[in-house]
Amino acid sequence: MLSGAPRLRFAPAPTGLPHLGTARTALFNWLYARHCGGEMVLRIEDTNAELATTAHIEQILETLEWLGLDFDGDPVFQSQRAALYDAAVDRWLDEGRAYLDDGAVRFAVPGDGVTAFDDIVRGRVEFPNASIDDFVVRRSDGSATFFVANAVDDLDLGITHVVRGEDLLNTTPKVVLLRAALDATDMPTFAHLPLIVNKQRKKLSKRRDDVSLISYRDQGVLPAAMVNYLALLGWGPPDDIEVRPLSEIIELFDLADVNAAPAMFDMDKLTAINGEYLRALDDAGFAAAVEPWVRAEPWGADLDAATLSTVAPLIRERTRLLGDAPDRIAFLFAEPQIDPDDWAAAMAAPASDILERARTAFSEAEWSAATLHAELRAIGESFGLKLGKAQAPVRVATTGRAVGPPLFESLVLLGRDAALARLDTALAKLTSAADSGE
RNA sequence: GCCCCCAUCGUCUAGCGGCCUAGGACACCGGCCUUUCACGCCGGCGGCACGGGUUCAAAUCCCGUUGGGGGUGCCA
Repeated sequence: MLSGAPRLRFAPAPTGLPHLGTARTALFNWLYARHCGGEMVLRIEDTNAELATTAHIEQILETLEWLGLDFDGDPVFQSQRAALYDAAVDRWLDEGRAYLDDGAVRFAVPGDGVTAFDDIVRGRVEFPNASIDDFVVRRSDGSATFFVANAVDDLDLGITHVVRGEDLLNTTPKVVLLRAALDATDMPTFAHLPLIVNKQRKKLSKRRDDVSLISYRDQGVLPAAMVNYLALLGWGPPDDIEVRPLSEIIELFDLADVNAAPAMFDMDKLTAINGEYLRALDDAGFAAAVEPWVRAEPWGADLDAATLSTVAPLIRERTRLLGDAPDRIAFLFAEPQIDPDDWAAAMAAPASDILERARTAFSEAEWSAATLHAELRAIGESFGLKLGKAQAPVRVATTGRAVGPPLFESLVLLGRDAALARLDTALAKLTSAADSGE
């Protein structure tokens, strides 16, 4: 076991888009490093020139920055450290620990005995050496494999804690064997994190599942919410307070408390947590957060900041994903799309009478939420209806749907002319339906 | 096949031998609030996979069974 200040590394292979599982691994490494005041190194495992691309490296960097995970020192690129790995393989060849096999070099695993290591999450793990095949340490193109780079770099960089996904558990004895063959007298502390699985309880895969961090960002998940949610996958605070500031998570987090069982990714819970973060924003903060999504709409491109800041508070506590926000306020800036079901439900008698009288009242009333509210309440009462019922036809006529932001506040923003025009349109539609005998 | 890991409400978790007639969160179902929805509040449903041990005492420790999952590449 290594002593001294903890030094961890996050070591992604840049062979694909940044992945939820990758992010969780990065986060747990980071949380632990920050928790104990240790160091956090970023190491890019680009030992396979065919698969690693600079685009993927940039996306990883971008994603880590989005999540707010920072690193100590410059990133280490394994592709630039080939000489170190070559020397190790040459040495093993010299010592007879490795041998040539059709142009590749394999490490000779002892035929008997066991290779064991201590894992914070799983306790002691032992592998019979007989179950480990002689594995390739140098490809026939001359490049060293992941196992070598891993063992050499963890040793060379003074890594004390190796924290990674359980899918790598079976490679650990190989790395341990190589590290020992490098004359290392100690081993890092391992922590193999439980896998994040899908509804079928299978490891998240980019083929089957939506695993791209970028996709969640684009749907309108806040990075802080994503980090908070990810921290809850395989770990839980002892005081049951799940949604909390990152500083508290850092304080409470410990690898020793990480669960061993796989955790299912639950979009519902992520969304709920995101909603909490959104609600915690003040009006200005929320307006700033939704702005990019609004700007992406045809009607939102030239929206002035004042309007945006007036509209945003109407939907803040109704929004769980920022990407859902534009749809809720589109009726204010474009002709409403009438939902047929909502229309049918809302326009039964006495809807046309209510619309008729609302139209008259609204054409003269002071254009404020309080006044419109009072007017429609009075109209509803004359039909023996509570406001909840009476507002329905007006809501569908002016917004297109039965549900939406507060009606009178919305009407104020819509403006009298547009509101009256929509009431007229609805009335005309009702009249023609009645004439045709429907 | 072989090797490894795992097992508390539907889901994420708290629990690390007595505080547990198992707590919280999401989801779901009621109710309240109410200008719809949402928010908020109140309440409900729902779980220690099974079988053996150990112990005065087990969700907690041990063994087995069953059931999941991961790995088994000149990918990482």
